[in-house]
Parts: sequence; C-alpha cells; structure tokens
Amino acid sequence: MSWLRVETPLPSGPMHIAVTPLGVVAGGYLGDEAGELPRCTDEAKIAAVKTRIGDYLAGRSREPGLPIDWSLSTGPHRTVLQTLLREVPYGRTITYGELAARSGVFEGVAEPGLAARTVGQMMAANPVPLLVPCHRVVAADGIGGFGGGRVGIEVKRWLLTLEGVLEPTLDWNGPL
DNA sequence: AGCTATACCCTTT
DNA sequence: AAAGGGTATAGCT
Repeated sequence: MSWLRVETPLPSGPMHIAVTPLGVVAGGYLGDEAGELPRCTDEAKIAAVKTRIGDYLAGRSREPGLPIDWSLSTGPHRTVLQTLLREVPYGRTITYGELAARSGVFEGVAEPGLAARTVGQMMAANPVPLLVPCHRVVAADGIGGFGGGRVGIEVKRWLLTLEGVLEPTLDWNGPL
C-alpha cells in the first residue's frame, strides 16, 4: 500500500490516506508519521482521493464515493463496519448498542451493554476513518468518545457539525 | 436524579 | 496470552 497526504480543515490538520489497487485501505489523522510511510506516486489516485475527501470536508458532496479495500478488517469487525456504512446515511447518527443490534454480529451472543462496548472497540480500531463514518456512532446519552487522543473528540465534533447533527460552535472553522 | 461499579466481548500489542 | 476500550445498565446514595 502507498500513502498520500490530504490537506483538511480538521482541527487535527492534514490526514494520511493509504491506497491499494482495490481502493482506500487505511487512513489516519496523525500528521507526523508521514516520514516513514511509502509515498503514493500514482498521480491519478492522489488527485481522486484529494478531490473526493476535499469535497466532502467542504460540504460539496455528501458521500466520499471512494472504493474501500476491506482487507485490513476481518470477521465481525468487517461486518460491523459494513453495517455502519450501509445503515447510517449522511447526517444521521446511531448509538453503539443500536449498531451492535443492526449488525447482527452479537445476535443472541452477548448482552446489550457488552455488545456496545465491543462496537466501541471496533470503531476505535477502524482502519478507514471518514469513509466508514465511525464518527456517526455516538453514545446513548451524548456524543460519546473518540480515539486518537485529545484531538480525536474534536475531529468527531467537527465532522458531526459538518453534517448538521450538532449546532456550530465558536471554534467551528468549516464551511456553512 | 446522579454517580459508581460491573459486565466478560473483540482487537491490538 | 494479556490488557484495555469512542459503553450500557443496574444499584446505591
């Protein structure tokens, strides 16, 4: 896989996206690990990803519309991610417990609270942030948490504001 | 009404 | 093989 850098208006700064011949395989919000990553040299892919991601973050498109390479996720993990992608459209949110139920992975296996916890873990381990809208998954009583340290939760809030789920705040620097 | 403790799954190191 | 996580709920205070 090869990586490319995408400028974003996110509080975390530029993103890094990994692509394969199949599609987008991974991504990250950390802007400093770029040094050791193999750089993508395919100009066509670079342009496509930058355009799609850029349009989405600018509010010009509602779906990134990029092909996803699921090879980094397997079993239940992949099932839950795909369920999320299919069941939760732009501007909607779902709770951890709800997603667990919809995915069917925990059918009759675990108790509600326990399944929700597992889903949280899966979201945290989501290799393809943004394309798989893990930020649309919230806790039953509020926004919930978000991995990636302190900026993580800020990114989540930013994205939810972009989609109109949350009211804009003072530090909102995005479109609208 | 609000807070703490507990449950025991799935991914990652 | 072990630890821990973006939670949900039940029970107390």
